[in-house]
Amino acid sequence: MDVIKNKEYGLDQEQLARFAKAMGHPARITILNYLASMDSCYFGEIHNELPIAKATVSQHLKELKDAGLIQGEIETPKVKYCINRDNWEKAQSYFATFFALKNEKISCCN
Amino acid sequence: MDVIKNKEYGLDQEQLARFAKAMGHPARITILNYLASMDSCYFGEIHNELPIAKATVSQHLKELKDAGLIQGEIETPKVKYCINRDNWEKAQSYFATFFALKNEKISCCN
DNA sequence: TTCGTAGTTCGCAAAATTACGAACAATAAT
DNA sequence: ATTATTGTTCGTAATTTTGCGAACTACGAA
Repeated sequence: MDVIKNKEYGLDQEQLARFAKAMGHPARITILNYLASMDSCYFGEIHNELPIAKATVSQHLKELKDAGLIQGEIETPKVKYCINRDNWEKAQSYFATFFALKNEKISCCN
Repeated sequence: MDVIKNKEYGLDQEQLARFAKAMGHPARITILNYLASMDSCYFGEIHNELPIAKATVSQHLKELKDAGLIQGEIETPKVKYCINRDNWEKAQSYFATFFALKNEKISCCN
């Protein structure tokens, strides 16, 4: 009776990677920083913080939204963006747990 | 006298994005998890944890090394990999600070 | 109706990422 | 000298990401 090794990635690992990937661009970090520290958060203000075209900003916002880290709401004629608090806290917890793993151990190399 | 707006990204934002990007793939999260929880950490063992070819594993390890999250040491004929503790803690602190930003505020949307 | 504002979506190009097998290097064992 | 072990590097292909301008949508105002 052989042990069958699951070669797929775990759900937690996929989820953490997803959050990390969404944060893996300086423009998106800047957006998140901005949204995390402001309450007024229209597209135009975000665009103004960044050195890139509005089409590109829109794309980055879409990726952050798809990853669940932010949410957008139409407030005609503007669009208001905010941090998605639930997922923000989820991400926070995922990262915290992840990094804490190492601290429980004595390292082999350093 | 005009205010000149710096359109570049801040160093902290670049650094955090760099860490996040390195973590932005389930295989690399799996590697980091493994290294964070084990002391014996040869290439072969890591490869064994993953559903991908060794060439690809080697590539992922290189990216993690380039991002500073791990380090490798030749122990002929094997290669021993470990978490880079200094940068690990640096990353931990960057992420913690980043996520804490939001918690200091009352959100506009949620 | 026509115009202006605020963003999104489209189409495209360039670059980066992901993945693999094959070839390679370095050493140890036969 | 040949072979086996352990990983890395090379070459390549497929996909994704990043970025832009132009076109488009939706709405309100003139």
